[in-house]
Amino acid sequence: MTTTEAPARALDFIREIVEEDLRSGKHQTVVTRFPPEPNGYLHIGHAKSIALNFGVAAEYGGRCNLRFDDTNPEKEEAEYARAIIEDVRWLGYEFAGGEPLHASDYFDQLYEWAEHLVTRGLAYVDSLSAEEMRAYRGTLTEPGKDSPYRTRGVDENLDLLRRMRAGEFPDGAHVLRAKIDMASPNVNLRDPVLYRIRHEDHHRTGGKWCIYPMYDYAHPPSDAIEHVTHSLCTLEFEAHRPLYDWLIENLPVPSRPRQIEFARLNLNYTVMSKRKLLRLVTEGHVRGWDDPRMPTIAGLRRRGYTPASIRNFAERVGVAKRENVIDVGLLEFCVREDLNKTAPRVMGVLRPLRVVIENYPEGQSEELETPNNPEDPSMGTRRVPFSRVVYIERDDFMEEPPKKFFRLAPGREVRLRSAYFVTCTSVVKDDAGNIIELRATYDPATRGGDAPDGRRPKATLHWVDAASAIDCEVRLYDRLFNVEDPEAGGDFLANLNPRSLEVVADAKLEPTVRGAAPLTRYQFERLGYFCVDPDASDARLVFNRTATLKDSWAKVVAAT
RNA sequence: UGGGGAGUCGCCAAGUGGUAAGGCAGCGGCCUUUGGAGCCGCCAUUCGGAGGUUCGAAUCCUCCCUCCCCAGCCA
Repeated sequence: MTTTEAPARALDFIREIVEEDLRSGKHQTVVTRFPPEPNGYLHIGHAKSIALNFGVAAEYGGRCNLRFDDTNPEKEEAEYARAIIEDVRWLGYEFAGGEPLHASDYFDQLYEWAEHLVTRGLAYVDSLSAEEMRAYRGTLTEPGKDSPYRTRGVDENLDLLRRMRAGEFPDGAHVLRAKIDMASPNVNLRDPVLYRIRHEDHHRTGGKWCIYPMYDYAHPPSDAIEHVTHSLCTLEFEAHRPLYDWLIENLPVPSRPRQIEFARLNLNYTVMSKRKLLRLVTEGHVRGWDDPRMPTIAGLRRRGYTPASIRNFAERVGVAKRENVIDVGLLEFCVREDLNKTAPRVMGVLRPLRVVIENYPEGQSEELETPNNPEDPSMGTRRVPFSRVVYIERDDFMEEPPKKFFRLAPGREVRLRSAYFVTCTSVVKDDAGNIIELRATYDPATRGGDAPDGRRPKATLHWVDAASAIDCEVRLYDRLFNVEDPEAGGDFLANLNPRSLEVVADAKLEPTVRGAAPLTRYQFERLGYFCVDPDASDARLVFNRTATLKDSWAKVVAAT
């Protein structure tokens, strides 16, 4: 028997490097790390990095650490750290050791190595003010000049550094700087700051420290301590790599990690920077970090996205060094793809229109069997009640249908899914001329949805039995911004989509969904995928629309 | 106008001197008890531009153009 091998997905440049390092024996195993700063929630862009780091480790039998980059006590909070851990786990990744690591765990070692640099004459305490330092740094086209404190002796530097640590100086009085080259064309090498004084409690080390290492200083040795082999980060750190290597070179670290940069993920119709997401939250443009319109992992989770769909998305967008803006449509495709296979189907009507089936006996009702998922017979069937009055979607009826409208219209017969064929006999209107009810007849011979004579209606409608329907709230979401690039015009808030949330207060659902737990996902047939919101209570169900189903009729309408 | 990156279909992305993968989107068709899903087909004579090397170039060389990042005691 011959098997046709599907062509293997080409390796991205990072996996190529990893494979080569393994093949050449440079490394026996691969170690990566995902290093979030706990100053905000994780978003879909982080998901790409998470999938890359944890994915590479898993694929090559290595490990990946979750390490908090908590070197700046000003903006970091334990609450964010908690949420990040939850999100990484929810995505389906297990970090090495089962517990997160922290750059702050290395503060003692980092400080010791700072003294090491001072001792070798590779770092000095500078006492310039921030403004002076900026002036001395030069510009992109002009070299900087040496600080007058650059020539301090080792002993004085050591003394000053120790006193900085001891808390003898106020914030900003001194900094520890690497002594590299003030004339370097790479401004990151113009004696970068290693430590700054910050009299502030840290969310983990409390009041132990009043000097904190900068990211540039903390990251390389932290990677080395963990024996990270491939330190994957985004493109903006590319110019920092010489500094990364300088530190690895000049510190007595136990391993030599390599930094590799890749392009971060951008999505259209949304913003991705933590600063902007924070503003959306604090200024009340959304209900929180987990608002279903947010591109955060928490938001996507509440929206109804599955971990698998997000992992899949990350895989499809690929990894390269090219700046990119992914179409949010790809993300939506990924959830639909997953949910189509896994979400049980159910019938619900968002904008109910009463239909009275006049030849169906009053007081009678029955249960009809219908598949839970036509894609997967193993998901079984369920029974839904049916009786004389049902609700259909208002959009599924037109009094004067255009040619391509196949749904219900006066005199026309359609199929009610898994139930009967019904024919609209008349339209009931209120004094203002609004359609308030339809009258219809049904064909008892079509029970279950098939006609003995083989006739086939052009349309099948979803419906809900009025007598047993449960009322619920449904939140319909649209993109948060109404332009592809919200940051383009300067004020991204000006591009907020005022209709990003529409609340349907009185949707009707088949009774089988009663009591569904938060985050339970369904496909409402012909409408889309919906997920129970945590706001739901026993008294009232609340659903979020995760994604619509593709709607070719809507396309016809839009085209005209 | 310093340094560092990147330019292949509307959006991603393979391709590593031998004659442009794939996915999303789009467009046709088939099928259908979801106008869903599924299935089939179409969708770059051309790789930022111009020269050059070569039997042969998206891949090599030269020049040019465009975009992104760096001057936080942020990460």
